[in-house]
Amino acid sequence: MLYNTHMSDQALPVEFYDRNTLDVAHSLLGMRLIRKFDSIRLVGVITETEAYRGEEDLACHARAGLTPRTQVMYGRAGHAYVYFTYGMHWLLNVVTEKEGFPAAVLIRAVRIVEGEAWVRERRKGVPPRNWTDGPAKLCRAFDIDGSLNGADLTVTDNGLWIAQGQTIPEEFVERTPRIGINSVPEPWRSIPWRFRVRDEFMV
DNA sequence: AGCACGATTAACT
DNA sequence: GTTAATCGTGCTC
Repeated sequence: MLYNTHMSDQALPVEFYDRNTLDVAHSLLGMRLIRKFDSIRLVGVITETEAYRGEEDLACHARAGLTPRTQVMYGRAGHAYVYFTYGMHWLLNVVTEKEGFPAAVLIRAVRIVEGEAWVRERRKGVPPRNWTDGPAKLCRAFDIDGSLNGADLTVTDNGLWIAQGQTIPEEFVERTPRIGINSVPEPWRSIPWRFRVRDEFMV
């Protein structure tokens, strides 16, 4: 995958996230997830996302309505929804759409383009190919946990944000049903709300 | 208070 | 292909 090192590191504005969740999930492909803490700087190009949209979507946590856990999803677009699952994993989402409407995009995979040395240490023993190819793996690699739940990703102050990246040609974008929701009723189980950059594009 | 289960992962056969 | 790990959340009693 081509990588231009002269792109702006400015955080994407709230207008980017305050749109239909499917559009946000699609256009996040190719954007750069940036993490900064101490003297560490990590950058990963987003290669896989999923949309979770509204209380009607029975795969979305907001199916339970407004609860302590889901309240961030009801909040302002561009904030992080980070939650804990399976007793051991953190997952990163970005809140989308109008305040009051619960929706978010799950960041499922990135490709590391800066900070490889630090990630290699953090993911010691794991082949580079598998460093950040899953939603919990990338949180581990980027040191993302519940302390970032609710953080504003439209500013750089919190050490986690998303910046401009490259456009992925449409022929290299794959759409499939979402992963890991096998007990969810149709049509939600099979609706193609997962977006992925095809392997052929990743050179 | 108790319970079933999960937007996953690594380590198996 | 299968399964254990491990605990917060939301639901039922």
